[in-house]
Amino acid sequence: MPDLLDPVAPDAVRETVVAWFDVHARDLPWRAPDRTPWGVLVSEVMLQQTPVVRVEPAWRAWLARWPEPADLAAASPADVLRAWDRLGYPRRALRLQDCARALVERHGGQVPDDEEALLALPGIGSYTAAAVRAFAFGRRSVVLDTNVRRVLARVAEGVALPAPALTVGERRLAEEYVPADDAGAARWAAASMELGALVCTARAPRCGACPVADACAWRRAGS
DNA sequence: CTCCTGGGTT
DNA sequence: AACCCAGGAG
Repeated sequence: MPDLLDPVAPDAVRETVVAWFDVHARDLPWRAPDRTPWGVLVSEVMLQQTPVVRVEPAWRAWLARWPEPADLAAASPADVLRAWDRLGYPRRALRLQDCARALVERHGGQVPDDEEALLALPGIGSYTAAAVRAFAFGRRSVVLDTNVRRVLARVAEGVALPAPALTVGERRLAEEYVPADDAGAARWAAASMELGALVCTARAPRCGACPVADACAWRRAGS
């Protein structure tokens, strides 16, 4: 039985958040069993600054049209831009195509599961590289987006919001929370992100619906 | 580190 | 109409 009163027990927090995720996870197409690494990569790039509701239809159309990196690599930039439609930040669409070309040239049209190789791709930074590894390949990685940062800041550090820039200590804390095994790490990544997106939101957090409210250092400090 | 992006929020 | 955001790039 996990001790939920200990705010710095990563094991207990992890298990509780993952159990919550098992019940409350949104069923998004890029999480479906038939997902592909390319589909996951595309979803992460689209999601970088566009809400889920708008990404979903665009993602379906995109993957139907360009199911493999090679398909996108061969498309005309005008078509790519048109298909990107209202997702915003059109340069990201062009970068995604650059990424597809790089996948064809360097990786035989496949998405690599190696962190270094992923990071070297256009438009893929530390967040997306880690996310693709975890969500596409089920591999262990430290996925640290603003959602996870905020959850950790509150639950573990007792502050409302994380520092403006990622600190060394923050990365180490995040590392402590990631289980040693691949599957566990991937589940924690998805679960902690989902908690940040649905419950532990930046403004108006829904602490009443939070599975780890009792263990949350921020809440215990008087929220 | 700072800058950049355009949609979302206030 | 400012200001914020979130991730990548330089």
